[in-house]
Amino acid sequence: VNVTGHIFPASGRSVSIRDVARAAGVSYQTVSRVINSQAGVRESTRRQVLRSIEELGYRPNRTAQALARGRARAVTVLTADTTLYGYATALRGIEEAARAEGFPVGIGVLDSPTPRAIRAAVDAVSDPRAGAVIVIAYDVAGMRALAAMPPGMAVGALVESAQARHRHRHPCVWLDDRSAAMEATAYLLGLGHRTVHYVAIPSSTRTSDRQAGWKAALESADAPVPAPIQAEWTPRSGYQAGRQLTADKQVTAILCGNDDLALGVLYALREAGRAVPDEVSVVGFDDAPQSEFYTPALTTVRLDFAGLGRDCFRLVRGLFDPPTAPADEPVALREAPTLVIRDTTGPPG
Amino acid sequence: VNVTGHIFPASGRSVSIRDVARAAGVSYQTVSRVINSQAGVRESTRRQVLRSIEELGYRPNRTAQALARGRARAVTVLTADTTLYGYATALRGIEEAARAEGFPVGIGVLDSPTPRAIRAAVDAVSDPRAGAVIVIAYDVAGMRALAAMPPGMAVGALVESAQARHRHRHPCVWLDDRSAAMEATAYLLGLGHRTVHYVAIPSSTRTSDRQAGWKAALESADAPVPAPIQAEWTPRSGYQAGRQLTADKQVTAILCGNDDLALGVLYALREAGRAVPDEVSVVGFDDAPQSEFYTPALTTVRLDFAGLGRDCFRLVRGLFDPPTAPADEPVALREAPTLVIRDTTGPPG
DNA sequence: CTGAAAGCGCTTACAG
DNA sequence: CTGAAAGCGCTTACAG
Repeated sequence: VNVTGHIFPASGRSVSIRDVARAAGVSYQTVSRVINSQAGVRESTRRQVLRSIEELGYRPNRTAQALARGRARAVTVLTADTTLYGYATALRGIEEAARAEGFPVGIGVLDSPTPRAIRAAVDAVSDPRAGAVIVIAYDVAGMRALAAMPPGMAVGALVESAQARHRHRHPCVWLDDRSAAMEATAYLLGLGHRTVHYVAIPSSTRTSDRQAGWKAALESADAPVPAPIQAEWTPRSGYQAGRQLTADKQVTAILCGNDDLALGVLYALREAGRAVPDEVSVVGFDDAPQSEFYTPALTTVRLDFAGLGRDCFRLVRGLFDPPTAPADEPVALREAPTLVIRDTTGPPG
Repeated sequence: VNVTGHIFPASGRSVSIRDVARAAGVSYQTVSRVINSQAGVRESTRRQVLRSIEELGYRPNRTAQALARGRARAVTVLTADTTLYGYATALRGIEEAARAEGFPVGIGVLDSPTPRAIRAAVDAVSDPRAGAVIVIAYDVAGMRALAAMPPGMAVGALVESAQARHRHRHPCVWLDDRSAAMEATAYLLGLGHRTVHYVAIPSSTRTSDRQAGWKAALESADAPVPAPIQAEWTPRSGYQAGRQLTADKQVTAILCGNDDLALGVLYALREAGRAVPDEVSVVGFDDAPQSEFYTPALTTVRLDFAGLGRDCFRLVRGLFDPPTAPADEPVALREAPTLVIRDTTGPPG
């Protein structure tokens, strides 16, 4: 017994279900029922147990629960990156939704897309007893991890496109990148550009939805379809793509697979003395917090990665058992992609 | 996904220690000894057990181990942000080191610095049986969480400064921000600037090391010490600080608490028609992958957050038991902060 | 060097 | 509606 009045069992042993049972004058099974809000406990008994739980500061041992239940109520996120805006924001969304339901969230990083590394990462998380897995499958490493998940695992995924969904058997979520890319492309065309060039982020599939949307918009406007430039995720890679593009004086409009690439492209344009947007227009993808302060402020597509992460968690959550949270609780809806027009776009010179 | 919704109701019983024992013709206790590489098992027995483990594809049930041991070999990271460069990179470093030692890593986000939110977040992770906690305490929320961790928990922290270390009893790691800020400031002074202005990120303590280093460098050069401008973490906040600063034509050199702030400052400068670096020099902090492609390319301080994360994990790892990994294994050393000189700095106009 | 027993803190049938 | 029993898959003394 300590001074504050809270009773702690001797020698650091934490309070268990049995301590609560003793205090409440019931068996520990009854305590278990109350904890799990199972029906069939007399109201007065329930009250008493709850009171004892409160008094003793009892908290269920998740480890013991997991062992007895055969499965932990937890989710671990597998991702190839922690720093990219979309990835980090999706992780935050997943964590937020998971926390709201009391699910711990783990994280595993896919260091490389080699079969060996993927195998190791998947092995580390593929224990059905450890709960569910969410893989951020925006890249090759992620898609491979998804494919390598053993049957019997509860898995959900954030995928690049609707098509990517057909490559595996797991529930998944995706943003409407195709429409978003179409809108951005059509906007540039509407400004008077003859065509729009595309700098691509790596795709987990052969053709990404962003690229498909861009192409579809060009085709439906009877505009020429230039070969897309394949880049990585980094500003540096965008810079290299930008150098290629600036060499061609015909280029007046560039759509980039993400804001980092756009940053690199802007750098290359400035280096080459091409004015933005007077000579060349640039559009990004993501609307990271930085892009508004690029030079010039970047026109880009805002994507709700946090909402996507929340939705994915809810999907995976459903794999466990009926939700305990009241259905009428306010649920943050996912925002549709929006074209945010700023200062890198205008009519061709 | 099947129609019922529950796709993995604790399905096929996985292979246990007893199955291995039976196959190897020993008792399951012996299998346990082999798994935990305890001394006192005849070599031939050990070999046989290992062979059976391999054949059956046995993998220890971490949950059962945690329950029996009284504590999980795991670590969970508490952070106020998942997207900021330093935070996300530190998380990656922690995960990398943890993975190398087979420790699962969890993540909890501190949504807000209110006592209520902190209490909830700390409660959720403060179970000594669940393993250790690492808190990224670069902000008020983090420092409060650190202070609120109950005794008996194994806790480590990434803190802002050497002083922050004295505010709690946990092992922690920090970067030498003070020297780095001094170096950056001295560099600007050496260029001929009369003084250097400072735009501060939020500090978890009263005076951050970055700010202290900046001040010390000014004082040791007998330069005037302007009032620092308090900002947030965002580019927008840097932009607002930049607007204040551009109003004063005396300002020729600005040190920013991070690269995002520098981005906003650059934007404000450009908007005001002040040339960088001809009229005003700007230095950032972090060297995020983007800063090399700012307009102009940002002079900044490179900080090894990944190494810091790895080091913090190792510290916390020591709270469990003697390391099993051979000591002569190659260990990635932490890099000292480096001033990376690019295009935003030069002599005053 | 190896095995039998007890127990970690729960949940889940099964009785009553 | 409530309790006694068994068991989840391990580890940890304790014997031998």
